Amino acid sequence: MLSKKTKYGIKALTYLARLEDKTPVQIATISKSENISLKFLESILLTLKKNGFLASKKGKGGGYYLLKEPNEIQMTDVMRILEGPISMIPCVSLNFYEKCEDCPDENACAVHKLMAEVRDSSLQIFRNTTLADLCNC
Amino acid sequence: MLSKKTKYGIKALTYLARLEDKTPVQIATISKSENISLKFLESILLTLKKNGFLASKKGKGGGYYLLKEPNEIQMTDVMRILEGPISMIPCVSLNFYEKCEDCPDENACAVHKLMAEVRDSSLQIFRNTTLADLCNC
DNA sequence: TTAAACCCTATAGATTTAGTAGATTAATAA
DNA sequence: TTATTAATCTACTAAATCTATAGGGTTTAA
Repeated sequence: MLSKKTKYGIKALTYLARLEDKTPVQIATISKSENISLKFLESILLTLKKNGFLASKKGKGGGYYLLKEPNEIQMTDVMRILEGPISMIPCVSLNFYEKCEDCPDENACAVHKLMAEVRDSSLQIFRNTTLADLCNC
Repeated sequence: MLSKKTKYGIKALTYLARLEDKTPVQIATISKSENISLKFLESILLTLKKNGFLASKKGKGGGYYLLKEPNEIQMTDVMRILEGPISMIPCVSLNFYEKCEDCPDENACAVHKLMAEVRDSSLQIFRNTTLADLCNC
């Protein structure tokens, strides 16, 4: 299951990407527009900021704004930061690899084989989709 | 993330599918061979039985055995029963559809669009993969 | 009598999804 | 310059749910 964190994060990013100008937008504005719990959104935007997607301005007239161009933001990166591994199982993960304790031989493992295929196809979609692609719905 | 339930379920199914004859296999045998907690495996095999993949024989000399041929067991069915929806989000699920409360228009939703693509590609893999395909690793 | 599946319940731990309270920073009005 | 206000930031807490087992008793068949 996709976490609400990721869902809300993507929604917030597309909200910002759809705007004409790049003046800061308050958390509360996005929160109301997208029906997202304000404090939860706050923490999500913070992690997006820490990972270089967004920047913020404090104080009166402050808010968040996109740092990169929408077509430069790949979904692989967004997913990995908000959701974690693309793979459904650590033993096929490229960025978060971990060996299964119970599995003596990965090459003989049916689950490994199946999940590697799923990872490949998901990865291809996330790589070929940018924030810009998601904006024109 | 793939649950251990699904992982163990698939491993147990492949274990049975790889056998020459169809004599019942005890839970404990599979449990030891695949390093799966016995009681957990018990409940997994039970749900696989209730859903028509396995049959069991009680008492001495009893155990579990495959009901269908491995090439008749699609991964879509196994995944839906053990893991639940193929989709990462209910609003794109074919079998477990649910509307998002926060989302006024699915067609304008970036998350919906992205996750629909992911579902399609995953579904294609699970449909085209049977238990027989996973056995020859 | 024994060995196996079956059934029911409980539970520790992790994760998710927030909520609460206050600190910090910056623009603006007095 | 000072006070006020509006915004982000930080830290702690908490409820709810899910996961992965463990335990113990029941039923069935060789």
